[in-house]
Amino acid sequence: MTISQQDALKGSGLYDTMRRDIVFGRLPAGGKLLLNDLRNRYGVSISTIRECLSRLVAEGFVKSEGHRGFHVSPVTPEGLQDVAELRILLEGHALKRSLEAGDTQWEARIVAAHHKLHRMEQKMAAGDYAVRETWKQGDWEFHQSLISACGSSELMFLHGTVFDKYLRYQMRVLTFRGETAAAEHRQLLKAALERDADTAERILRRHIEGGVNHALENWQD
Amino acid sequence: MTISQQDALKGSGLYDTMRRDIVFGRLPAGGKLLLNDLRNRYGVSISTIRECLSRLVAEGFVKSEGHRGFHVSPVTPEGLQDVAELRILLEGHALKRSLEAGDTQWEARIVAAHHKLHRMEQKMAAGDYAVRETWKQGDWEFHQSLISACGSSELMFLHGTVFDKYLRYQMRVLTFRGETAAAEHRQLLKAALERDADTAERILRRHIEGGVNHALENWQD
DNA sequence: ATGATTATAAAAATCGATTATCGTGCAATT
DNA sequence: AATTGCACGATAATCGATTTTTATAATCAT
Repeated sequence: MTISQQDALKGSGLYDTMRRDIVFGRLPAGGKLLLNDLRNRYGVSISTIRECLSRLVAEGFVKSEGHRGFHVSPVTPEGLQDVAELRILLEGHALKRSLEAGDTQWEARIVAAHHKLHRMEQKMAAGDYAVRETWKQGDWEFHQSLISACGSSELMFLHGTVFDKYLRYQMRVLTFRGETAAAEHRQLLKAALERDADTAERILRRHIEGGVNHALENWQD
Repeated sequence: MTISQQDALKGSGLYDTMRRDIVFGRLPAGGKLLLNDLRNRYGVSISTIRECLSRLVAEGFVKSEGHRGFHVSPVTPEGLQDVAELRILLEGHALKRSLEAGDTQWEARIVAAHHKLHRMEQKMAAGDYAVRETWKQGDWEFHQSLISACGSSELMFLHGTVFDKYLRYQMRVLTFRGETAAAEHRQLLKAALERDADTAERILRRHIEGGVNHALENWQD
C-alpha cells in the first residue's frame, strides 16, 4: 500500500516542507501567513499548522506577534550581514576543530560530498536551472561534512539553521555566481585535506563574504 | 478585572513557565513528558501543550522521538562540555564586539545589571537560598547586558538560549560557588568598562570553565 | 516452556468546532 | 468635519473529541 501524498505532509514532513518553502522563497519573505490559507495549502488542520509554525518561530524563520498571527521573517541587508557573520563564526570555529580531529572516514565523507556538489555545479553551469534546489542541498551537505568531525552536535545543529538562513538570502538572487563558488569549494576541499586550517578559514570567509556582496549588489525587494 | 492565574499560563506565558521548569529542574532532565500529565499540570489543552513543546524541541530543551512522545533533554558530562564551549565561542565573540562598540548608555546598562546581580549574590552569600532563581536571572541579565552592544540580534538570541542550557547544568549542583563567581563578575565588569577585551575574554573563559569543573566535580545523576 | 500472533489498553497525533481577540467601517455626537 | 464609540466580520487561539499509532498483555501453536 502506498502512502498518499496527503499523509506524507504530516508531522516532521510538514515541518521540512514549510522550512524549505521559506528558504526557497515559495513563502515570500515578510509575507503574512494566514492559518486558513496554510491549512488549505498543506492539507492539514490548524493545530498541525500551528505546531509547525511554533517550531519555525523558535528557529527564527517565522515571526509571531501576540494575537495578531504569523508572518515569514522579513529580509534586510542588515539581517544578511548579521547571519553571514554568525555563519563565519560558527563554521569557522567548527572547521578548525574538524581539521584537527578528522579521520580517514571524515576525509572520505568530504570527498564524496564534494563530488556530489561538483556534479550539481556542472549542471548549473550548463544552464540546467532545474537542479537549483538539489545544488543548494549539495552545498549544504558539503559544508556540513566539512565540519562533521568538530565533535559538537550543538554546533552542527546551530550551523545547519544558520546556513539555511544565509541560504534564503542567496536564493533571492537570480544571477549566477556558480563559477566563483565552485572554485572556492575546490580550494576548501584541498585545504581541508591538507589540514591547512588558516587557509581553509580564509577561503571560507571569502566564500561567505563573496555571497553577501553578490546578494547586496543584486538586491531587490 | 484581574486576570485569573489559569489564563496567565496561555500562549507565551506557558512557554516561559515550561522553559523555566526545565532549566530549574522542576521537570527533571531525561524525564518522560506525558501529554495528559502536562495538561493537568498547566491547566491547558493538549494542543496548547504540544505547541509549546514544539518550540522547546526546536531549541533543544526537549527531545521528540517519532510517534513515541516527548522527554526532557538528558544531561551528560559531554553535553555540558559541548554547551560550555559554545557559550565561550558566542559570548566571547559578542563581548569583543560589544567592547568595541559600546557607548555610555551601554556602560550604564552593565553597571546597573551588575548592581542588581551583586545584591542577589550578597543575599545568596548570607544564606538566603530563596533568591536562587532571581540570582540566576540577574546572572543572565548581566551577561546579556555585557554583550548588548555587539550589534547582532541573532547572536544575542542564540546566546540567550545557550546560556539557559548551561544554566540547567549549574542548577543541578547543590554546593555553592557564589564567592568565586561574584569575584569574576566584578573583574568582568571592570575589564569591560576599561575596554580591555583580552582580559575580559580570559576572565569569561575562566568563569565558564570554572562552572563546568564545579559541576563535573559535584556530578550526580 | 518459548516464541509468535492477536487482542487490549494507553498514549500520541490530528481534526472540527468553539471561544477569544483584533481590525475595520459605520454611526452618532460634538 | 473630525473624533469617539460601537458593532460586525475576520482571524487567531483554544478546546474536547476522534483517529492513529505504539506499548502491553493474553492467547495460541510449536
